[in-house]
Amino acid sequence: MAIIFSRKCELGIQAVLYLSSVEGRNVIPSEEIARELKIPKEFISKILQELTSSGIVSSKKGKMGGFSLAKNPNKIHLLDIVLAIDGSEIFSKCVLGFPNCSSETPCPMHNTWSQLIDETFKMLNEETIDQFKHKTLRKIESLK
Amino acid sequence: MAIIFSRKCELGIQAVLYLSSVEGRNVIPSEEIARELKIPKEFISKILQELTSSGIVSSKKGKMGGFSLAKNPNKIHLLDIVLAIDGSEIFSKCVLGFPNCSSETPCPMHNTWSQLIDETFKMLNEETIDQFKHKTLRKIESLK
DNA sequence: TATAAATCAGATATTTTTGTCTGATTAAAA
DNA sequence: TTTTAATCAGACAAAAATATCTGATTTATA
Ligand code: SF4
Ligand code: SF4
Repeated sequence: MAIIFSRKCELGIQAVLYLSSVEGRNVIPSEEIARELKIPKEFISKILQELTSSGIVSSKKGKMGGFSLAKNPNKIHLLDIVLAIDGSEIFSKCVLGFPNCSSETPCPMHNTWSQLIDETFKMLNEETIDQFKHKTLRKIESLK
Repeated sequence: MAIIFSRKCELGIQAVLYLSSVEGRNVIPSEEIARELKIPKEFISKILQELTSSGIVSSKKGKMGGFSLAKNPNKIHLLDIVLAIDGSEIFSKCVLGFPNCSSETPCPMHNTWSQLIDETFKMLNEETIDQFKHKTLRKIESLK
């Protein structure tokens, strides 16, 4: 179903982008995130809990509680979210699923694929979520 | 678990590569493919059945039966196998899982991602499996 | 023609991923 | 201090993907 990120990771990125796109507010309740992104509240809470424990998001309990970014958006890379949720496997595993990969016996697709995944890595590692604010807002607007 | 292709697709590609790498033999029983690739016989049969019905592989029933390529290996593109098993979704879906994609409201990752997936498509569409023979043989050797 | 060795089809089982529920805890505000 | 609105933690449920099994069918060959 999902292309390259797990569904949890897709939604985690969406939620973090949402958090980065709302300005001048302390914390955002998961209910609002769920409503805006059109996904179940319970699921996005679960995912944001994971991101909280890995230090990307911070949470405030109790009434008037909710989630917010744990750091400045220009310090949060897309890669951080991917690693926190899906781990680093996609960057090292064989695209054809062969076991015991070694570069001495590269499988047929190795060269092209490793180049592509390297570029993906670079992009995720360079882009910070503050660069996305404007586009995120338009995207969320279009969901309505 | 799998990166971008489903496990079935990974194994389908492996099996087709194996078929292309054995020379001068009519048909290969699934038992041999399973043994060489170290995967369950029943699973690879199932997958090869799918590839048979989509015309990439052909099968011969009965004693001395087995599977073989349905066409000349220089006519079989990696893309054929991917489309037959996983379909074309990966080439069109949003990498962040947003619904109702439209290029008027591209999501933040769109530009970079669409470039990468285009390159992947091109590669899968250009490379034919006969180009892989030598490397495939070495890879299979290394599994032993 | 009988036997053996293979695919084929479809049902079933297992595992993983995705999603939901429940109850405890926390904290703001009445 | 009580009520209310939120996260949190972990169990649970459902769905999808992956894998296995069983029996029917097919075909080569003795
Ligand atoms: S060399 Fe081949 S088997 Fe190893 S990681 Fe690369 S693509 Fe996979
Ligand atoms: S524009 Fe955004 S939402 Fe649409 S396909 Fe591209 S990445 Fe996905």
